[in-house]
Amino acid sequence: MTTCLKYSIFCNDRIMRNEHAQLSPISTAFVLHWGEMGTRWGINRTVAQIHALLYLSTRPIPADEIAETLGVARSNVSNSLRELQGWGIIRIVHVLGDRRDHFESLKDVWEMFQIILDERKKREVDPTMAVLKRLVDEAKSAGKGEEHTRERLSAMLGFFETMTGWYGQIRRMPAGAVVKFAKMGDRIRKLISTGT
Amino acid sequence: MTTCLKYSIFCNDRIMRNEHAQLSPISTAFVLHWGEMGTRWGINRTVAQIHALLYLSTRPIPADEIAETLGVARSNVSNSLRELQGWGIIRIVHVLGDRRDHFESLKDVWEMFQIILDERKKREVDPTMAVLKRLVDEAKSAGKGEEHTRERLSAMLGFFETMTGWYGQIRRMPAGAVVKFAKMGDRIRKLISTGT
DNA sequence: CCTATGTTTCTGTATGTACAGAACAAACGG
DNA sequence: CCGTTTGTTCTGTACATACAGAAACATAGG
Repeated sequence: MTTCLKYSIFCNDRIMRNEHAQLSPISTAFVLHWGEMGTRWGINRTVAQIHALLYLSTRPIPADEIAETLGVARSNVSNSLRELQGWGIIRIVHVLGDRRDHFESLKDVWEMFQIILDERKKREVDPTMAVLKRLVDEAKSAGKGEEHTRERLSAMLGFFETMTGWYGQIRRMPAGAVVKFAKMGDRIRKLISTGT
Repeated sequence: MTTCLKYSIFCNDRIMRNEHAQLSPISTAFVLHWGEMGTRWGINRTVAQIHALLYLSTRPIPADEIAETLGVARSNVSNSLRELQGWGIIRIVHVLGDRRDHFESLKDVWEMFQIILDERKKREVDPTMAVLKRLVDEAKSAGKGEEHTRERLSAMLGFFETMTGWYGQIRRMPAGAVVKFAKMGDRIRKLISTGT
């Protein structure tokens, strides 16, 4: 596998391409599933696939290789990488003797999901709470005609406030503590049923 | 406002329509925002809007009135209502002297979100975990070539297992306990740092 | 059994987004 | 500097899905 081949005109040949960027069946299965999963949670399929690929990779990968491996356009990869960098779960690294940007994913699952949750909170939950606050205020001013609306929106707002407050508690715990906590449900329940 | 008007040819007139199905500005704002929010989390806009509408409503609403109010096709409403019933967060009720099905939403926010989380877990997280389990097994069989892949997938699976186990603990708590818990983060942290 | 009323299913259209490919820009090496 | 490699932006197309409207279907009353 020589470098000259890699950039030769034969790169367009599928067989040649596969020689350079083949995924194992297991990795392929994960990449595809992760892509599907992404779409169901409002994340672009290619973005999720790239993330999966980098997560499984033993080494940083340059953009063109990602494009080859996943069989998508180079431009698509470029945009998706920017998106992932925006989320903060992948980053650029450089490899000696290679001008190209290489990309690697965070490897710590807990850290990764914490970042994702933080981001989604910031982008979606916080604005929702802001809207709810505003509407509750407006409903108060509007008086009796909006009394019921105010009550419903307050309930919703209260829910979000509790949930985000709670999430705030958890995300300040060290990662190990969360795991511990998950294993001692009964004692927690007891504490709560007696405590203030 | 007579019944004959409601089903008269004037129903097509926007002014007439509004007379029957007008939302307050506050309610409108919430319905629209909820619709946007839905799309970001992989839920159809109309579905989310209908849910918002029913959540704010003081009374059960028939499908055709929903269609009027939101300005969408009757068929669209029909499909969206089926979807929402599939989720289990709205139900059909009947009103005396009216043959039509009326729909009402769950009003308890906690119950509502618990149902939504349960459903999404069942539909998306559980299948993901099944896939991960299978792939981890396959990677074990595959031996050394897939050692790294196995390790990554195991980490991911472990994360999901902890999270779902944890969610299982929480969702068995009475609703009030969760709120309580959110307010006593420090004591919980202490417990965890000393406990088993 | 026919009609009025209501609901679901079917079919084509529209809309938004993802995506490929090309054009462009910048960085680098010779 | 000039050609080549690498990365980004732009433009049109394709695709998936949402949606409207119509037709078909169901049901209850008369």
